[in-house]
Amino acid sequence: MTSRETNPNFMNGVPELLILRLLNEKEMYGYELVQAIRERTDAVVAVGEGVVYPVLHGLESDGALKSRRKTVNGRSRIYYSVTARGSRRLADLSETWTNLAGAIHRMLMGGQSAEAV
Amino acid sequence: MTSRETNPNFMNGVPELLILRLLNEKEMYGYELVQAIRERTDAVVAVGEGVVYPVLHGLESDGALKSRRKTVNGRSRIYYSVTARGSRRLADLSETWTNLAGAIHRMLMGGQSAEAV
DNA sequence: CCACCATACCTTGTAATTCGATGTATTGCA
DNA sequence: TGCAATACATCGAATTACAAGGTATGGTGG
Repeated sequence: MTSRETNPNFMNGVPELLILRLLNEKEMYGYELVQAIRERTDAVVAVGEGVVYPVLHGLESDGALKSRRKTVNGRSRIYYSVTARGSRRLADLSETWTNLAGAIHRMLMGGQSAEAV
Repeated sequence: MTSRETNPNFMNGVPELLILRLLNEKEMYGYELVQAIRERTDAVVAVGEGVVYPVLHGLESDGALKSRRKTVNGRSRIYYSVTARGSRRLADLSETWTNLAGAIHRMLMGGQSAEAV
């Protein structure tokens, strides 16, 4: 059980997904991610620092992210970016999410009649 | 803390949502729900009895569901159907889910460019 | 008649997440 | 000087979902 071998909660991992998605575009630091997620989702998703930092640490120790320190305006920041492994993880989570959202959407919209293929 | 007053996990409650959705069409019993969810989602969502029964009990004690016993072929079943309160809950959860899925979808699809309003 | 599988209900322990609160330290501004 | 924003971090509590197991009945095949 290095990490996520067992069947995880099929719902969770959304913060992880969003973080990977953002970092896949450009390197960012934790505090920035917290605000970016809030802004980009119009506050529909609002994860706190208590969520973001542990996820970042977990992803890094899994080799999905790499980090580098950088001091800007006397502010010490830790910038994260995705590795090849992180890219794969992002693709995986992305697909899983899309399938899940699709299935649920179909159930919510679709009537009780048998679906046409 | 009657039940869900605090800010819950923004992700959870999908089993609850699906169960309410199915029961809103016609009354069903637990065992039937387990199979219906599996079939209707092509096994993308596969909740077990250990998930369904506690949710049913919780919803009933919250007044969102009502139940009646019925014996069919010597099989004793407990059929559940949604109350007015359950209908409201379904509408709420439905909207919350739609917002959430929409926000995430936008993040997954949308590029880094500033979104046009 | 017995064994077995499907039906039908239920509970318990465990694992994984997420959340809120809190703590530290620095910078800039009033 | 004091306060807000920045930037990192961790802890405890709560919620949830899951797997596994437990009970009981009915039908079917040997």
